[in-house]
Amino acid sequence: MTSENDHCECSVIHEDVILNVKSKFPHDEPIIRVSELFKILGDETRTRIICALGFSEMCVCDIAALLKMTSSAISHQLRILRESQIIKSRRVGKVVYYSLADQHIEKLFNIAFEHVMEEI
Amino acid sequence: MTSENDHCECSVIHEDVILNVKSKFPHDEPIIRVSELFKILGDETRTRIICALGFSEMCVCDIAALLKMTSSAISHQLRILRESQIIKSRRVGKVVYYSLADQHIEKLFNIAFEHVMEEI
DNA sequence: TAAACAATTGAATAAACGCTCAATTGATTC
DNA sequence: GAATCAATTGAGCGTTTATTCAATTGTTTA
Repeated sequence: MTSENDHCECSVIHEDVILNVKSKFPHDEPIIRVSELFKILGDETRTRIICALGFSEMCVCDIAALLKMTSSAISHQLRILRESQIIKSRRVGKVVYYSLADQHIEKLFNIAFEHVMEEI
Repeated sequence: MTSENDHCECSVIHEDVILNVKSKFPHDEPIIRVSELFKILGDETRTRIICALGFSEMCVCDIAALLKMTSSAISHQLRILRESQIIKSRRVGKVVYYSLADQHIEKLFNIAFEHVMEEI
């Protein structure tokens, strides 16, 4: 029993394929970061927030009114997006304005929208 | 009380901004599909599977051995990816080979990897 | 300095999710 | 046709997570 099938009850069928893919495979860190990025984008409320901020800088109340949700719920999601550096904020008096941190996310969204539009 | 703040305890601060964004905002269906797509990509195991299939067509046992997981766990994830039409399968005897369904997902992944690499 | 209000935070709850385990299906081969 | 093996499936379990609710912070203004 080799280390390859410690966790797999099957006999390895194509060892050459496995070795080939293993030699090209990314390290854990980028894999984990990419899946975490997608996980953060993979929520309806956060998707809507990012969409909205793609059109205009907005404060918490505006987003809450637009999405017909409480500002508490929105604020919780904004924190997650801010900590992932997907959005940034600036405070003017009592009001905090949010906007997209950079263009990468918009590019990602555009391709994702193209993809799902083809299916419709 | 207007329909806009039924669910928001704040008074609307920038009605012009809300109306502007609302006029450009996507319908529910594409939003839901995009967030579902990202949700599916946002899991470490599924990210690894997609990565692997980007390099080579592989059977369930091969993927299980590569990722050091049970073929049951892999099969469950493959079903989710197959139902989302992210991957496709072909059977040869007892063995089922999986591969990426199209290039969209790879493009999405490349941009995502670029994005996370900049942060490192 | 007290009231008002936008925003944030923490705890609690209910729903969603990934893996395990056991059983089953589908296909080959002896 | 019985045994074997890759793959699939369903139930169960523990974990994660999005929202709600109540309390608090930070800033303005009366």
